[in-house]
Amino acid sequence: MKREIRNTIYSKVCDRLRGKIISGAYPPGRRLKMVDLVREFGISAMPIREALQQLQGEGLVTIDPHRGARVRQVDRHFVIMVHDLRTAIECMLGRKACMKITPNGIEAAEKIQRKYDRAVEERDAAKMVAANLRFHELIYDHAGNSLALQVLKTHSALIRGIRTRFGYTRGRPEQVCREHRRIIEALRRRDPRQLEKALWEHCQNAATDFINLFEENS
Amino acid sequence: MKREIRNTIYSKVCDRLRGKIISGAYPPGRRLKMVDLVREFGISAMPIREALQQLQGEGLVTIDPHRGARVRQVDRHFVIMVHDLRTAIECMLGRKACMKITPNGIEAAEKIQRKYDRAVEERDAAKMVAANLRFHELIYDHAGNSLALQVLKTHSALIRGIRTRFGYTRGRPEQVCREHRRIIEALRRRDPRQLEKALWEHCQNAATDFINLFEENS
DNA sequence: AAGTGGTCTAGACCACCTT
DNA sequence: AGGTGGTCTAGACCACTTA
Repeated sequence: MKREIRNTIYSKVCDRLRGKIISGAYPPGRRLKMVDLVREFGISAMPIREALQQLQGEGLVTIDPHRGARVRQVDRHFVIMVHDLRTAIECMLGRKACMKITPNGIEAAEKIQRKYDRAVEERDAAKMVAANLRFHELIYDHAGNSLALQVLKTHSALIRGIRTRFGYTRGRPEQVCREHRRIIEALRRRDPRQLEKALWEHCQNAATDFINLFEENS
Repeated sequence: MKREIRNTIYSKVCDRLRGKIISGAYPPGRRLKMVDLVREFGISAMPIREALQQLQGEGLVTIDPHRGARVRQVDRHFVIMVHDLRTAIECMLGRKACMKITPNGIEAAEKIQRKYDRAVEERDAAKMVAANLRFHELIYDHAGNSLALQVLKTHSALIRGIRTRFGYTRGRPEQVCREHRRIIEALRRRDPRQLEKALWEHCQNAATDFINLFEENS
């Protein structure tokens, strides 16, 4: 058997499963049976169990004892819960980041936003989602709260995966550009209140947009 | 060996380890070696690994591949991160709960608060922490966001365990009573803004108090 | 009452740190 | 190079669901 140096097998399985879940190859609600996974990966059951446990911790998978694992089911209520959680955390991180972010950081945010602009012109939804992710993470990185940032990432992954597949509703990308510019403006002025307001509305609009998209495609 | 019906072994191990970590029997930073745990529980390694993975997902334990597990290290920075995360989530949950909580729910909150009052009179820190937990959870249960509630619980457990052991600084319990009454008052008026403000200050004061306590005892 | 499929054990294996 | 200690495999085991 091929020997992998460095990493453990279960972390590789974890990465591959995570990728398949987020990409939609394993869609929400899909059963993840040991037998199938054992065959697919050509390894024994235990490292797969480890990986599933890990993914359960990340919120991507649910495990019922003695009954097996599934990709987390995504329904309207779950979507709302995630967005409300995200809104709360993003506003807090934004407020913290506002006073700490460097001029270089703000510059970098603008640069990413220009990438988003280009993605909108090219109507490339996947590229928009990627640029959007980097835009927000860049700002929140300056908040100095790696714990909250991790919670945010963890509980956004599934939603972001679906977003990549579904894209945006009509006119939403242009609206996102305006909202991002408002966020940058607030950062420039070092105005936490204005930033929090801009982020709050940005999150609310994202939620509304996503729910519409989700209902259409269900 | 005694056969346990219903639950799995790893979930039992998980519960016992969680209890030991929160109670301080296994203090922050303590190594959790497989060999020791295997002997302690009288079972093989795999279910223990499962339990540790689970606890890592709950934030109580950190695992380095090929290097083993430890009880999560708690330092000043971590304490601040947790409190900022809690503040963000609690304020959001409070706002949501405000419009949904039933008169019976508000009644129940008052009842729990009277238990807190009694605990203060008796100077029973453990009882205060327990009543405080129930007070907040009762309110947030009405927010209809089980996801955010779970994140909140998860990332409060370690801190709450330490709080149970350290108690409060002088005068803080009486202050908590006043702050809780303000929260109940806002619920009665169905005033989300006032409630959010009361919760925000309550969380901030709790953070300050805890950090002082933490520095004293370090 | 049988089948399915998750769970546990024992021991081999090997990555990482110390000598 | 040796030791420590986490990781993986194979197969038995048994909880839970079908009929």
